[in-house]
This record gives sequence, structure tokens and C-alpha cells, in this order.
Amino acid sequence: MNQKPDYEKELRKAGVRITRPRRIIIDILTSTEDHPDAMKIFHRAIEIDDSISLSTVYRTMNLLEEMGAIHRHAFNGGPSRFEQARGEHHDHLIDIDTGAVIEFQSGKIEKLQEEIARSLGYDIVHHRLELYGRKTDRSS
Amino acid sequence: MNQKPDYEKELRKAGVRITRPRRIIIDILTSTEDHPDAMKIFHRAIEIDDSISLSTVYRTMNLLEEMGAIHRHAFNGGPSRFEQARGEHHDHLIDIDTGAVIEFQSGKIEKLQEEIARSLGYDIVHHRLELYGRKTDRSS
DNA sequence: GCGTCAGTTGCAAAGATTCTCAACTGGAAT
DNA sequence: ATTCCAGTTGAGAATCTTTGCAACTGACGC
Repeated sequence: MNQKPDYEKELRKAGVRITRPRRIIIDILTSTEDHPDAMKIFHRAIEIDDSISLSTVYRTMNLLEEMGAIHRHAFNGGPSRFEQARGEHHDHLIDIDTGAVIEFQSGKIEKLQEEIARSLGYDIVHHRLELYGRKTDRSS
Repeated sequence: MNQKPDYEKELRKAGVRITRPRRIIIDILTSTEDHPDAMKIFHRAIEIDDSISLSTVYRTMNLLEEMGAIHRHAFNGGPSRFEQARGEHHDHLIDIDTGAVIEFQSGKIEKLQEEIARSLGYDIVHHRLELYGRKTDRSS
């Protein structure tokens, strides 16, 4: 139900090695529906291979984030939580009151970003757009 | 040369107290041109009042960020760095290779964001748009 | 298959950030 | 000016994340 992009191919293309810890961590990310934090990923990982270290989880998260394969969210000071960037790129609207994450996408915005970067002499490698909002109040 | 918004008035309006530590920290932020991290702000603060704690610096950063008075940047795993949100709102293009921060603004993008949030039933409180890019390669 | 070497890992330690809680303090009301 | 109390603070503990380094291991060429 959930498309699993071929991260291994992408990783190899990016010049990084496919190691056992990375394979396990990627499997965990591609097969979950929630937004686990590093510690949660670590616990799930050591059930499969108890030699994996928390450092490696963090390092892999940073690696995948830079590649644009996952997104990182931080709610009110808590630890970062991660989510697979499956399929189309999307951005996030975070509910300030509940921490809920709503995904959306806008080709128009993406296009504008490209234009802006180009005019400044840059190529966009990745980007982060987060809207922090509150449910429109219709009562009171 | 650098407009200093009346944060005290804004703070009071938001229902938070104007305390001595906060006044000092805000002064530091409004009178610097760089993007200091929490430790740097802390060191500058204790020169003025050596009773200020690092906790308070962090707490004040979070407070001001939520109010939209400052922006937070995080480069390749390093500590967060802060910047006064002076005048017009602007977004950031971060040079992946050097960590340089280029500011820009786009009314079009802002407007699109509003539209998207409204269509999802939200009012935007604040937002973060960061483009991570690399200088367009004209040689090679 | 075997050797090689740069990329990767685990561990421990350091660094960054948040949290707990008792003591303190703005500022509103009097 | 004095009182009062919710918001704030400092100190240190706890939590989260990155880093240094020696040992290990993919991937490539032979």
C-alpha cells in the first residue's frame, strides 16, 4: 500500500555505502506509518540487530535528511521526529495547539522557489517549508 | 541604522513579563549584526549581568521565536543560531557548502501560503521557509 | 575469491537543549 | 507603598544529539 522507493539505488548513486545498519533503519522507516523519533527507531532496530548503536541512527537520519529521503519535525522542544518522504515532495502545516502534521503540496510554490534561487545564483538541493497555524476560529 | 522594534510593548501585549534577563537578551539581539548561538548570547549576557543562566537564554530564544521576533537556523548539526526578525519578514537561502545565509522575500509565496492554510482550515501564526542550495556551477 | 582503502560503525565522551523545582519578582490591584 | 500571585528564574539533573577515534567492512579491481 505504501510505495517503497529504491533507497539503495539512490544511496549508491549518492556515493554512500549500503551497510547492514542502514538497510535495517531504512526498512523501519519505509514500513511505519507514524513519525518515530531517534530513540524509537533505535529500539525497533536493535530488535533486528542488537549491535546497532544510537549514534548510527542519528547519523543515518542526518544522511537521509540531506538526501531528501526523510523529513524532520520538531514539536515544542521535544526530540526530532522523522517521516519517510514518500512519493511526491510535500510540505507541512503544523497545528500549533496539537502538534498534528498536515501534509500539502503546491507546485506553484515550488516553482517560485526555483525562480528565486536561480535569481540568487543557486541551485536548490532541498528545502523546508513549514507553516505553523491554528484552526480557524469559527465560534466565540 | 538598524530599526529596533519595541519588543517590550509586543511582549506585554502577548502577556509575558518584562524581566531584567529578557531585557538584556533582547538588547543583545537587537544590537548585533551576526547570527549568534545560545552560548554566544549567554556569554555576552553575563558580561552585563553575571547572574543570568543559560537556561534563561534558551527559554527566551524559544519565547521570541514563537512570537516571531527572531528566527532560528541550524547548519549541518551545529547549534542553533538566532537572528532578529527585523522589519519585513524574509525567508532564507542557506549555502550548503559554506553555511552562508542569504535573505530574500517573496510576497507571492507568502500569499500562496495563506491560501493553502485557509483552504485547510487554518490561520498561519508563523512559518519557516528555508532553501538549501549550492552555487550554480558555471565552470567545469 | 582476495586485498585494499575510504567510508562506516560502536563506544564513550562531549556538546546542546530542555526540564524540575524551590526561590524570586513583575505588575496589577489596593 | 504594600500585598499578592502567576509567571519567571537559576541551578543542576536529565535528555537529546553530535563527535573523536580505533576497529571494521562494503565495493571495486585484480
